[in-house]
Amino acid sequence: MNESLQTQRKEQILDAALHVLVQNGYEQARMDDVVQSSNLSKGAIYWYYKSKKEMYLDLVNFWVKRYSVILNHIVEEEASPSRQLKDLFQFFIDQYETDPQPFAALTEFWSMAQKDDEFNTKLQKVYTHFLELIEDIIQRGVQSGEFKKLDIRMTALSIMVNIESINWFTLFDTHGVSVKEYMQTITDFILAGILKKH
Amino acid sequence: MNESLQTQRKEQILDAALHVLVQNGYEQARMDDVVQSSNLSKGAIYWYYKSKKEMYLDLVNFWVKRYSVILNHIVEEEASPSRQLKDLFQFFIDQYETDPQPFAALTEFWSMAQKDDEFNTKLQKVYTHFLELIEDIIQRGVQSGEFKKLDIRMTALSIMVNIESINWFTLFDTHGVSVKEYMQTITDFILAGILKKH
DNA sequence: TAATCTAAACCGACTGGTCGGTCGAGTTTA
DNA sequence: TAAACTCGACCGACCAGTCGGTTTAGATTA
Repeated sequence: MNESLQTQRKEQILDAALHVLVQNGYEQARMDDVVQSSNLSKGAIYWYYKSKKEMYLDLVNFWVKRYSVILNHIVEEEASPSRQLKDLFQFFIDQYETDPQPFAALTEFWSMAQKDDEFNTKLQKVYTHFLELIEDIIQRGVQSGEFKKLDIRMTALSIMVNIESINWFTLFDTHGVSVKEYMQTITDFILAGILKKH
Repeated sequence: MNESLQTQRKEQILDAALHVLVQNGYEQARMDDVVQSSNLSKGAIYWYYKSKKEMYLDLVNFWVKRYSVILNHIVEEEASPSRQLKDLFQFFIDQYETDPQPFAALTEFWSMAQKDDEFNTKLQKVYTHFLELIEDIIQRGVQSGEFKKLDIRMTALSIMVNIESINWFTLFDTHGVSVKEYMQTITDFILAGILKKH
């Protein structure tokens, strides 16, 4: 009935699920931990999700939706391709600084994608869409003459991989290099490589 | 006693362990699967390793040792820093084409490093050492004037991350882009960015 | 407007299958 | 002859998912 209660409850569950996932990994993520962390009961969680896997697949959805809104907004605005690329990087820097948890979860999602077809298919779609979004920007940059004549697919792939590599910072000590300065350096470096000089 | 038998047996076990790890991930890697895949018995495996975890920690050692030999050789040879960087990239391309399994295992090792302190410490050391190796190359390139004046740590980190990103190709469809062409493009791109122009 | 009803939402003790690891009694190998 | 195994039964901890029961909020009735 109450639509917003359902949404709120699911968010409550997925919040806990993310937390547990980052700390313990998928296989060691105990439903009882999610129960505890969500302040709900086992029955409540199984009321909303029919299985652990379904819950975690929905966690992917949740974050994809959340990010898509802003990503699409960046592409659709009127700024120059180079500006859009900068905004893209800046968005991820901001997100990381606000809450690095989703980035820490990436490792687990990749691991899941390796073993499980459903997770693989889901993430494949996410990344394909993300790639197309970056390709669009590059494409327009090349056409407008702002960028060099690049292999669009390759360039987009490289940019995506470099953005995703932000997750490195959740895993290991990077000897004093902060995400912010690292990502900003990378941004400049990539832009220097693809902008046409005159 | 027989040193080489022990080494051979461990290799036999670790071979199977890697195989099972890539297919199922650490938590779902069944000791019984390793038994099957190694053509040994459970008793034999527990004769060499006291636990599953110890076995997989040794799997890291095994590959680190194997790679270290060649990596150190690249740094110690007399070639120019830019040549050394190229060799470094080429080495990983070759390794991937010979056998991508160890790269597929990276995802799992990262996942393990996130949850488990022992794995984290071990991998942290590996990557610190790798970073220092790259830093050495950059350092010499800057000093000889071959490279621009770069932030050495940052550049090395970026190079390492880009090399490790080879593992992306074990996870997702990259829309027709092959590891070889991707890595070669990245190599050229990075070199173009750090070489001094005249 | 209080009493009654109903279904969605929620609770938590319990279970059944799984899997690292053990063990003991034997067999092969160098 | 001791180290290096094999074989297979076994155990005990562990945990996803179940299920019978309870609460809650809003609609219906009287």
